[in-house]
Amino acid sequence: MDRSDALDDPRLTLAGLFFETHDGLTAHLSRRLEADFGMSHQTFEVLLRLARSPDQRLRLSDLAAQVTMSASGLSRAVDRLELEGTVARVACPTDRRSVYAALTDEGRARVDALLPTHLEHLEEEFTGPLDAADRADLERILRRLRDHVNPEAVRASTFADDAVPR
Amino acid sequence: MDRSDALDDPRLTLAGLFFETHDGLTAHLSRRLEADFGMSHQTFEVLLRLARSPDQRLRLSDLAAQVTMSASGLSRAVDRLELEGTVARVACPTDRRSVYAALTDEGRARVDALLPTHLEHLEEEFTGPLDAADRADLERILRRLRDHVNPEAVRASTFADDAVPR
DNA sequence: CCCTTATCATTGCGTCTGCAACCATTGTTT
DNA sequence: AAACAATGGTTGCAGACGCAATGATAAGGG
Repeated sequence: MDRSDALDDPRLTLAGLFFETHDGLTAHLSRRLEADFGMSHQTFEVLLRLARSPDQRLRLSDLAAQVTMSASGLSRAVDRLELEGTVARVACPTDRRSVYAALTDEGRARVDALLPTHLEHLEEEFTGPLDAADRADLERILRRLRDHVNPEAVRASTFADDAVPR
Repeated sequence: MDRSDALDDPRLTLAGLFFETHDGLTAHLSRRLEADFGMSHQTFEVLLRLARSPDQRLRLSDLAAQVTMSASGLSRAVDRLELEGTVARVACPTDRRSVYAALTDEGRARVDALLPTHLEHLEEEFTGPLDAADRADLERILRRLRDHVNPEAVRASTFADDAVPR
């Protein structure tokens, strides 16, 4: 309580809470994904995005934007998934610079197998302690924040969306 | 829209929104911290925690828990900070296994110098688009989630807290 | 049409991270 | 008090990431 009372700034508190929650959550989820399926959380996010995309495929650069990774990081991630057999690189017919990452049948099966367990984990670690009103508030606020920090994402979007707060 | 409509599960939507927001936010903040001060976001969190702790110091294991890092990761992070001169390792008098990480005067000066700019960034990227009610809702919800995923943190806590939603 | 600029993906390199193994110290059991 | 278990920290190792440089293709301007 000398100089720098800025340490108690409410914005800092809120941000700290946000990061702490995120880190705790991903720690739990990562451990469980790793233990149950030998898969990192990032990898899972990649597969999930592909599963939700039209024709189960996405250009590498778009995928990178959606999961907030660098182009190089994603390229290597796709390398690993390709070795695993869950994703295949497919040439883009209209632009020879671009490459699609496409979910294979095995990849899709993998996601389908993972999902129920993952949803249980989410329920336990994340949505469990929140009632319906909390979840609605959180969704509304996160949408606003997401649109602000990542306006690009709106186009291909998290998905369906337009699920307006109502 | 075949099998696996689980892809549209609202829990998954909410989690996706949460991670996307987090990643976007840290991407922005990291870039700015790196550009303005040559410091990673993790490193900044470490210094911040120390600055807020009694006597500006914390045992390595407690610090690791607070910033959600492994013991090894944190040990090396402290190595780097020690080289930089912002943190010093101090032997714990009551338990010879433990080591304190203590903020040096230079470290404290560094934090004081960083903070105003960082708060501006937070305002721009994070709290800006939220009105007072949103911020209150978000804080309430995050506290509940944080306590759920990281119950340990409550003791030494993010800090002051008891700032009840009111 | 050619030349310049921008975009997409990949690779070399350095850095950060976690896991597991390890050593030192503390607490506990008998 | 001796043996055993638990805790705190550090280090070897390998995995994953981002940045910058590179090569290929596409788009625009004169």
